[in-house]
Amino acid sequence: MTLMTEIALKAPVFRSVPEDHAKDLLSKGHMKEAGRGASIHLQGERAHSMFIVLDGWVKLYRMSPCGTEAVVGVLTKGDCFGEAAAIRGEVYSTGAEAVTQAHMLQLDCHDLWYAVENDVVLCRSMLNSFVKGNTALVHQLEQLKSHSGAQRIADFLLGLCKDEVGESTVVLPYDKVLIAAWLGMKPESLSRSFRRLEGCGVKIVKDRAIIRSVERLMEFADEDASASWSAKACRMN
Amino acid sequence: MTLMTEIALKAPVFRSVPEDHAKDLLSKGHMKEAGRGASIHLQGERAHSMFIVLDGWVKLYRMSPCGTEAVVGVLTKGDCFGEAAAIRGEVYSTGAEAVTQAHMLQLDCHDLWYAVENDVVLCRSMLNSFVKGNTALVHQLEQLKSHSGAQRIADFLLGLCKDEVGESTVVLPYDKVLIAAWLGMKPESLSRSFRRLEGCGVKIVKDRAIIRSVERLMEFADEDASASWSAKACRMN
DNA sequence: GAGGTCGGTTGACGTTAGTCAAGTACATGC
DNA sequence: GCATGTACTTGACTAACGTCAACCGACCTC
Repeated sequence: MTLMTEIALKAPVFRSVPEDHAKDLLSKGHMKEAGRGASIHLQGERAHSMFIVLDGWVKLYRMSPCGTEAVVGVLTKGDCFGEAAAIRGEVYSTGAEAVTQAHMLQLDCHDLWYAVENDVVLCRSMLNSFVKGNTALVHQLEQLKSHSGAQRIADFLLGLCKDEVGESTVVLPYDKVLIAAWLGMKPESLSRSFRRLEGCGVKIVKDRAIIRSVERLMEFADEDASASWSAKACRMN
Repeated sequence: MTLMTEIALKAPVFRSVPEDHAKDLLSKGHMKEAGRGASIHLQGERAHSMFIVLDGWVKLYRMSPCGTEAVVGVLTKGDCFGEAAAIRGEVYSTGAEAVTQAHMLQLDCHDLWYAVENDVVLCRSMLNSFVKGNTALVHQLEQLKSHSGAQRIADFLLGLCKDEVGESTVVLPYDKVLIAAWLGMKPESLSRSFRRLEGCGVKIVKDRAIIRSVERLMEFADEDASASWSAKACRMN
């Protein structure tokens, strides 16, 4: 067994699949490499494969007819993409592009079909994986609909320092242009919102975020969006 | 076979399932009725059932710790909810509430588990259904990230007049407060955005939208968000 | 080392959307 | 009848965010 199937085996998509089932499928896959900025598949292209990211970062985006790009996913090791389209033999509903040098395991959709049709366990496991993806998307929607830019950044940072408490320093995993796009804002707004977070004890130094108090940041991320001014007023007293 | 299983059989979740497979499962379900404003299940509650809407309208929402509500789904006849949580035996990640008098077919999660574990075809069909749900969520994300409020309304209206061309009158399916929440804005903003759409030949009269030209509206919905002023400037010449 | 690009920040300014408050229309209940 | 409540609209004001432009520093190529 190669190193790449080793990594792919641990991917969440196969979480509830016995190892030997998954191995059969993965052994049919092949390695794909993409340099920074390289397109992996286009939006609207007929789906031929699904992919499992082995290392590096990949972004999923939607291109509007007018040419604006909306980033709808930023993936890394263990994440899976293209399955939705591949499994139904449709066109990819998003484009995929490597944002750093990246390696992927590429699985032909025919192999995927065969496996899903003949293996309930695998099918269930993929179902689970979709449920998770769904939940993540709903979380995104909630963030966009009821939180300010600064709050979305706070949520993003909190996601990076999983379960930590008190003081914490996290490394921004990719560049700020992409972070901005992922959070649904412009780089300029991101920059300014970072500034606003300084009021919550967050300092950005190069590609690191130094968080004085995780608890305080959580409080800010969840507080009523229109409460920021009153919190400010409060602090003045 | 009752009328309710008749309707439920046609639900997209069972689209690719032979009728007799689905009937077995559906026969175990029971009817649930909910009055306007009634809660169907709470966010965070342990999942016990999945639901298929038979008639009426149901909204799915996420409640933030601070109390703001984000509507993440508005469902009607044939739509399915609670499956994600029910299938994994988790807690509901959203709340569900009837926005009009509504009837649902309620399926116990144990019956669902049994069916999914033992029926690849059903499992695949649910997989397909999740893929669709995923695509819809991605579409929502794209709208929120790269389109203005007025454009999202345009997209919403276009969804109501499926495939029509030229002039079209559509009925707003639920009240404007909910439309606003669904599109991620406040009722006041919705009201004003409707006004802006008058410039695109859309007139709102009570609960009806009269669209002079579907094509023109599509153009507006897709155009670069920052192009609205130049379009305006253009019209002035 | 000169020139170029790219990522990032900052300032000035305009647009969009949220807030607060008032007011209308249309239900429902007493 | 009148009161109450809810859906919706409008106006005035404010906050949030996008746009445009200038600018800096890092890194590249020639």
